[in-house]
Amino acid sequence: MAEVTLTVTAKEKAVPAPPDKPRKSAASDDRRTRIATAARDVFAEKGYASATMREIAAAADMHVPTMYQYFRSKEEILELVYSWTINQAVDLMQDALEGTAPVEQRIDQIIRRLHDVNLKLRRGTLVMNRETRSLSRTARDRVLGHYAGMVEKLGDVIAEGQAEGIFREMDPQLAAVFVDALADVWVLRPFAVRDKDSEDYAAELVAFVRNALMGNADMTPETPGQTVTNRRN
Amino acid sequence: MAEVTLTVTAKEKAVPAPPDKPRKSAASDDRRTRIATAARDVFAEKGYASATMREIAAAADMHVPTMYQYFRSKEEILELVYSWTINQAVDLMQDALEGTAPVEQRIDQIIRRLHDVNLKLRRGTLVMNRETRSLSRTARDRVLGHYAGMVEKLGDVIAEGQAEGIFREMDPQLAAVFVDALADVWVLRPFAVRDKDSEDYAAELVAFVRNALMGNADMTPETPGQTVTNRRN
Amino acid sequence: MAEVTLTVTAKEKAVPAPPDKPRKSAASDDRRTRIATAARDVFAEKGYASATMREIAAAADMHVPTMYQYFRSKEEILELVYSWTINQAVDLMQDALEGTAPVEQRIDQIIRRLHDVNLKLRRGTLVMNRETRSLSRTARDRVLGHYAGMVEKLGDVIAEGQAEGIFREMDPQLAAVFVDALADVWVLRPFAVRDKDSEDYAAELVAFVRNALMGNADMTPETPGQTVTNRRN
Amino acid sequence: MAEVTLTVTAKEKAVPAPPDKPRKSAASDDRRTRIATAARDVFAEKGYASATMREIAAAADMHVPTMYQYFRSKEEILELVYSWTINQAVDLMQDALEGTAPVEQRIDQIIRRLHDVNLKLRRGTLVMNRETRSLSRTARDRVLGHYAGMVEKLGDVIAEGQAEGIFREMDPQLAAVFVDALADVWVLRPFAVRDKDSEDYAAELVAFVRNALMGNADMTPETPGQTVTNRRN
DNA sequence: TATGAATGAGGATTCATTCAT
DNA sequence: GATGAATGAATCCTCATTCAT
Repeated sequence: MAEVTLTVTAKEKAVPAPPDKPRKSAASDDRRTRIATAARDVFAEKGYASATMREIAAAADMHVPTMYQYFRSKEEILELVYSWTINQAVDLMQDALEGTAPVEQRIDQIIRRLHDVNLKLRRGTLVMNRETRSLSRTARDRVLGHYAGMVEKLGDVIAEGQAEGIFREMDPQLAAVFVDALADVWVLRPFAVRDKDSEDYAAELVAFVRNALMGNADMTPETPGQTVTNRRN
Repeated sequence: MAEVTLTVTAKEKAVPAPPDKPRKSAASDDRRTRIATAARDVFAEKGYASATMREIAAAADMHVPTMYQYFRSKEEILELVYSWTINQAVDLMQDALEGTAPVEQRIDQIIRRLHDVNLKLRRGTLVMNRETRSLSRTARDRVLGHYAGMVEKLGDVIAEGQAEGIFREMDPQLAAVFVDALADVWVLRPFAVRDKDSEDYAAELVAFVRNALMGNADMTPETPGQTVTNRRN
Repeated sequence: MAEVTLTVTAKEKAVPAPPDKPRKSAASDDRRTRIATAARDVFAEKGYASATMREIAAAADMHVPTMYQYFRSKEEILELVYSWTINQAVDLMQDALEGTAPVEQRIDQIIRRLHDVNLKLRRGTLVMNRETRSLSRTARDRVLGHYAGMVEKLGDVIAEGQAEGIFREMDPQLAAVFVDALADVWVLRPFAVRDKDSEDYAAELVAFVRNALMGNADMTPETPGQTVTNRRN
Repeated sequence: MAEVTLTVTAKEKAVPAPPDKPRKSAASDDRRTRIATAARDVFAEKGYASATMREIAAAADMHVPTMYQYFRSKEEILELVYSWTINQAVDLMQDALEGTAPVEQRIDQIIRRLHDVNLKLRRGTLVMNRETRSLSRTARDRVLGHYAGMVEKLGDVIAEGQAEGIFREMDPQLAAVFVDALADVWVLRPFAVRDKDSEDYAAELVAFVRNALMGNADMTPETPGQTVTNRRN
C-alpha cells in the first residue's frame, strides 16, 4: 500500500492551450498553469462570482491584459480550473483504479488515494464542488464527464467485488458516488474534521466504506411490531 | 416508520423578524417568508454572489426598496435563508432524533428522515452547502452552530448503538457527519442520482449506512509486506 | 448693558402657516414649529442634502407622511428654517437696533446682542450660513432680503456715528457686514474659540469692532522707503 | 507692497498622489489635478452631498470609473480638494507671513495677500468653509491642522506687534481668526460686496483691521449705572 | 510584451414622496 | 389622523473587457 499512498507526488501537470488558440511556446503553457493555480486559489477563497480579474492577476503575478492573451473570458478560466483539476485527479487515481490486486485491497487503496488526492487538490475540489452552477451548460457537460468516468471506474471495481461475492448487492455506481462523497467530507466539511489527523481520518474512511460495501447487517424492514425475518440481500 | 416518513408535511414556518427590527405586523412575517423563499430559490439557481436583488425581488413579487424594509442587506437575506432552512431542518428532525425506539430502528428512521428533509428543503440544502463562504464570520458561527447541534445528536444516537454493542467502534461524531454527507448526495450530486427513484435511493442509503455502522468486515490492516489472506467468503 | 444681554429670552415664536396652506388650528402652528426645530437641528448636524425626511420626522417625533401635511417638500422645510430663524434674529435685534442711546453705546449693545442671538440661534445660524446654495433662487432672495435689512439697519447706525464724527470714514454698509461676520465667528469657527468664555469673547469682539470703527491708526500707504505723513481719514 | 500683491500668480500646483496609491506617471498627477479642480467647482456650485460623481466626471472631462483609479471614494475627493486648497493657500501666504519688514507693514501685506488668495482660490475657500461637516473626523483633523497653522502664524505676527507696543492688547490668536474671517467675507457674503471693486475692498479691509489692532478707542466698560462721559472727540 | 487608461453596463442601496389602511 | 408599504428614480461604486502606448 505504501506505494499507493506515496505516489501522489507528481509535478503539477502543465495546462495545455486549447486547440483553437494554438500553443505558442512552452512558456505559454507555463503561464496558463500559473493562471489556473492562481484562479483556483482565489476562487476557493472568495467564490467564482466574487473573484475579480485583478485579484487573479495579482495572485498570478501578471497583468490583467496579459492574462487575456491566454483565454477569452473569466468563465474560460473557471473551465480551465475544472479541467486542470479533474485531469490531475484522474491521473493521480489511475494506477489505483487499474491495479490488479485483489478487489478488497484495491478498494482500500482507492479510498486512501481519493483522500490523498483531496489533500493535494484541496482547493480544486472545493471549487469544483461549489461552482458547478457557474459553468456554462456545455462546459459543465464536457468537463464533468471526465470526472464521472473516473467515478464510474470506481463503480466497476465495486461491481467486480460484488461479482466475486465479496461485496453485498447494491447499485455499484451509486456506491461509487457515496464513496466519492465521503472522501470529499474532509474538504467540504472541514469544521467537522478540524481536529482530526489525516491518517486517522483515512483509516476511519476506509473502515466505513469497507463495512458499508461488505455488509452483513440485518436489513429486515424495521416497522415496529413487525416480525423480523432474517432477510439478507 | 410510516408516520416518520409522512410527518414532513408541516406548513413552512414563518420567518420571524429579528429582535432589533421589531415585527410590525402579521403581514410582516409573511413578507419575510416570501423573501426568504424567493432568495433561497434564486441563490440555488445562480449562487449568492451572482443573484441580484432585482431577481430576488421579482421572485418574491415585490419591489426592491420594499424588500429593504425587512432586512438591511443582501447578506442579511442569506443569513435569513440559512437560519430559516436550518430551523426547519432541525424541527423536522426532532422527533426522529428523540425517539425511544431501539437504536437500530431509530437510525433507520433518522436516515430516512434526513432524506425526506432534503427532498423538502432541497434548495435550502444546496445553498447552505455552497455559500458558507459568503456568510460573515459571525453569522457563520451563529448559524452553523445550530446545525452542528443536530448532527451531534445523531452522533449521540450512534454512540448509544455502540454502547449497546450493536454498532462497531468508530468516532461516532465522524460517523454522523458521514451519514449527513451521504444524505446530501441526493441534493449535491443530482447528476449521479438523476434516474433513481427517491424511495429506492432511501433504501440504498439506509442499507449503506446500517452496514457501515454495524460492520464486521475484516479490518486487518494490510500493512505493506503483510500477506493478505483473510478474505471474506 | 444688562438689559441688553438679558432680553434674548423671548419664547420661540410659532411658525405661521403659509398663506396658501391655510392655518387650520393653533395646534398646526405648533406642529410647524416642532418640524422647524427638528429640521434645523438635523440640518445643522448632517447638512441639508444628507438629512433624510425620516431623520427629521424622528427628531420631530412625528411620522413622515404626517409631516407632509404641513409642507410640500423638503426644500420647503429648509425655507421654513431660514425664515423662522431670520424672523427670530430680527426680532431679537430690534430694540438694540432702534435704541435711542448714544451711538457709541448702541454699537456696543448691538454687537453684544448679535453675539447673544448667535448663542441662542446657534444651529440656525450655522444652517443659514451653509445652505444658501440649497435654497431655490426665489426662496433665497425672498428670505435673505429680510436678513439684509437687519444688517442695513446696523449700517445706518454706523453711518450715524460717522456723521457725528465718532467713527472714521468707510463704507458703513460694508462695516456692518464685517461686524456681522465677526459675530458669526463664534458659531462658524468653533474650533477657534473652543476654549474661550462667551463673555470674554463678547468683550474682545466689542473692543475689536469699536477700535476698527473709531480708528486712528496711521493709514499712510506703507510702501517701503516712502515718507510717512500723518494722514488721518 | 507691489511685489506682494503680484506674486499670487504661480501656476497651480499639481496634486500629488497619496503614498498608498503610488504615483504612476506624470500624467497621473495631471489627472488628479483635473479632478480636484472639477470637484472643487462642482462642490462650490451644489455642495458636496448634492454633487454627483457624474457631474464631477463631466466637469473633469473624464469617465466616472476612470476617476476611481485616482481615489477611492467621493469623500477622498473632498479631502483632496481640502488639502490641495490649503496647500496652495499656505504656499501663497508663506513669504508674506515670513517677511522681515516692520510688523505694521507686514500686517498690511498679509491682509492684502489673504484677499488675493481668496480671489484666486475663491471656490476652494467656499467649499472649505461649508463642507467641514462632510469630512470624516480624522480627515478633518489632519487637513484643518495645516490651515490652523497658517492662522497661528498670523497670530504670531500680531503678537509681535503687541510686543513692540504697536498693537493693543488682546488675544492675538483670536485676532488672527478675526482677520481671517474678515478676509473671507469677500467669498462668503458675495451679495454684500457684489458692487465693490476688489482693490477698494482690500483697502477697506486693511484699514478696518489696522484700526482694530492698533486701537486707542476708549474702552471704559459702560457698566450700567456708570456715567458715560469719556467720549472721544 | 507590459502597462495605465477607457468604456459601458450593472449592482446594492437609499430617498423623497405618495398610497392605502 | 396615524402608520406601514409602495414606487421609481438616482447614487456611489465596481467589473470584465478592450485600447493605446
